[in-house]
Amino acid sequence: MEIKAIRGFNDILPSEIRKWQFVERIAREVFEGFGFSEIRIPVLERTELFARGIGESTDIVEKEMYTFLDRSGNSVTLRPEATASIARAYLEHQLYSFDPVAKLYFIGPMFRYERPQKGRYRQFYQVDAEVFGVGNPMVDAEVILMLMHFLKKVGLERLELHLNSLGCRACRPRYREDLRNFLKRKTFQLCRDCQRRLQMNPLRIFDCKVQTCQEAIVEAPRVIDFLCEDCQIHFDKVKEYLQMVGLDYILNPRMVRGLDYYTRTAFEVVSYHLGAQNAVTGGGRYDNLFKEIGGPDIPGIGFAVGMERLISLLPNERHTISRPHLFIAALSGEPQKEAYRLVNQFHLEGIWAELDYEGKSLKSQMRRADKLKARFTLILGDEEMRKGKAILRDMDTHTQEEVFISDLLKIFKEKVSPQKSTPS
RNA sequence: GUGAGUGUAGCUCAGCCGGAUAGAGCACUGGGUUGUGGCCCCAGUGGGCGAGGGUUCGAAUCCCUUCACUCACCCCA
Repeated sequence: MEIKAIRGFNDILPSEIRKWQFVERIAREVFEGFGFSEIRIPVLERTELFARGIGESTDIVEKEMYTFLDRSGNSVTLRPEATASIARAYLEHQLYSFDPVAKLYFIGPMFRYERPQKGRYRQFYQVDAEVFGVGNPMVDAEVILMLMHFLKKVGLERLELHLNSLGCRACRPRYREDLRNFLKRKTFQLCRDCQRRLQMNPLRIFDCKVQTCQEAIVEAPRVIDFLCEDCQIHFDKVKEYLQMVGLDYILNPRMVRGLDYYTRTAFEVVSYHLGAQNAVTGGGRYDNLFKEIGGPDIPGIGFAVGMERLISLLPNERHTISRPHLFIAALSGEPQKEAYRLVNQFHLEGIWAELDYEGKSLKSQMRRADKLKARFTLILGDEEMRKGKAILRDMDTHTQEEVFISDLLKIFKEKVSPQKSTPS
């Protein structure tokens, strides 16, 4: 009891692991169906990768990273997100030389030093997918379709897909200035945080929950009115393709992103059952990332799904209770040894059998067999054993019969249907 | 980093305008059936009230400090 897990770092217990395995399985099936390949990236990267990729002045880099010096004195960081690492791997291994278009996905833990709250932990898992090498808006819609399909397959409904365009290097600065000028005239209306944001990153004011700030921005200029011609065309196409693949979305000109590398298409899927951290997933296009980390000019788009958030939305049923095929209740001495021999023999055949190790009373063993929800219980007593037999009790039907111990394995191989054993 | 709330048995929680050995339900163990489960009945194990300090004749109950958890802000998946 003395040593506890580190704050914000959680155990995933056997009782909830089925949900995780389920979501991971669906992710793999859906993504691979869309032509994505899994990639696995290291937990630790050079700090520089994130500083340059995500942006020096972002909150993540400024105050949320687990950064430290390793024993050689290099500054290293536990990955706070996957995109930069995946892009790094793509460049480092020249994956573009095989095919300039790369569709990659990744599932694993990320680390951010934030104050934990509902749906936000210091170690948290993301399901991440990225497409590198295509700037065409078709891919934007394709990626969003895959995302929504995945969420649907996993069983989530009533989600809102929010869509926006953040513009590019050519048009966003112009918008920023315009927004700043607009809000400067309303400075007195803004909360202290927003007055600070006005200087740092005026777009963030859209996220503020203070009433007066909300009022101040009601008539604020919108990004989508400032898009340059290329961005406008791109955005129109994205919407057109989304419609073509049959996806509904909510145009949300106020949705902004916290990572510097995002350009143009930005999207988020929110649920109102999540509390304050209501984004199940977020993503977008990032046509500047590769240049930032020292690569060629390669466009990219992707998303990250928050596993904990997603799982908290999952319906509670669905988890199949796993139950032992057999519980072996032995009475004493010789039967106990026989039980031990049998249990291990069963295990080698992939049949889940349990027994009591403590030499408890039959009643107590039966209770445990019941608690474990064993399908059958084998009662090994001296009398039957002398005849080479034992009592096999069907716990569901409450019936029992004497069987030859030598026949047991055969009996159970028949009883254990193929689906019940581990599915491949 | 800021704010609010909470911290009593393995779990959920009661007790908290101070007062004599700290309670309930569930769980666990044993028994009621010298060899048989789920219901029921009986009995039992288990905490000294997050930690430290203070006030008091006396503190789980009041005060201070600290830690942890939760939610919210910030930000994000």
